[in-house]
Amino acid sequence: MDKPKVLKMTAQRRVILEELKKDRTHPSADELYLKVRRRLPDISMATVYRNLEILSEHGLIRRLWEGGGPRRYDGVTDDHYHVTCERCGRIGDVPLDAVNGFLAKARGVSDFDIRGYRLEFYGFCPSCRDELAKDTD
Amino acid sequence: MDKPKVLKMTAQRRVILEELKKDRTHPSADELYLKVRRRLPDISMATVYRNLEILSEHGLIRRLWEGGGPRRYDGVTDDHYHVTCERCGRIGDVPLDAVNGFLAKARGVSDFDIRGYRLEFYGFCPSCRDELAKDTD
DNA sequence: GTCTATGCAAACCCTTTGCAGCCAT
DNA sequence: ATGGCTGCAAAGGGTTTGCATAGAC
Repeated sequence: MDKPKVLKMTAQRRVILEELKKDRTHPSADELYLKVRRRLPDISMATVYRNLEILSEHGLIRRLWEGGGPRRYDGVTDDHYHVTCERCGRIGDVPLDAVNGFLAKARGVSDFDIRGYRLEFYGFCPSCRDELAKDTD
Repeated sequence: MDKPKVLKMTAQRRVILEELKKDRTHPSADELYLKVRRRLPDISMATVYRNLEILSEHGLIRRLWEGGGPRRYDGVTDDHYHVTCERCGRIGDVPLDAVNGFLAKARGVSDFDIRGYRLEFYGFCPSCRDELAKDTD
């Protein structure tokens, strides 16, 4: 959670990184743990989680689909997108028409049968933007 | 989980739907529960969850950011997108260049300070596509 | 009457955290 | 030597489920 200044390269960290780098299946922490444990039988799940967090904070790996909190619901079913405030979590509407063009492009470069997409924006809501501006004064 | 044929309109379901429809904050199940409970003090959390699931299956409400399972990680940090198989959960790469154009558009219609977006595709992976084709024979 | 919906509580999955000792730098 | 790292076990948040009963159709 609190990012340390130096990254110590322990055996656990190195193996986690190596196994993830050579894995092309986008594994979950759990799946990766199973693979890593073949090389380091005593490693704990907590270490895997901690390292995945630290390594992605440092940009050495990528974490897919952020969005840990609770799921949210919308009573409005019309087509529109959402913005999430990175500071307070508030969600706003983005009343854009469906964006197209990249569905066709995506189909061209994937062997999946692509049926749709999910798009969401992130940034700061008006009041958090103001708060943050104050801090930089 | 097993979608029933008929939707019975119980008091609980009606109130959940009404409260969500008039709420513009994209509430979580928990937040909605608090509001609903003002009108139906004996309703249980499980009912709220079950109805949110059923109502979104029926298209009466929308569930934001699907993606319940575990978080997944990618050892490749180059810019690219992902497809999720809706049947088996497998994840593939979509080696598209960053799509732009809609960031500017989104900024034009939102009062948020939009800093970025997340885009992911969904559909069926090659083997699930084949399996599904078999079923329709 | 039938079949779906409910409340309750327990189970569940995934992830994070406190702690005491360990180890890379 | 010091600060980051580890394993363990326990706690945490959010969501789902089994069961018996109630209620909509």
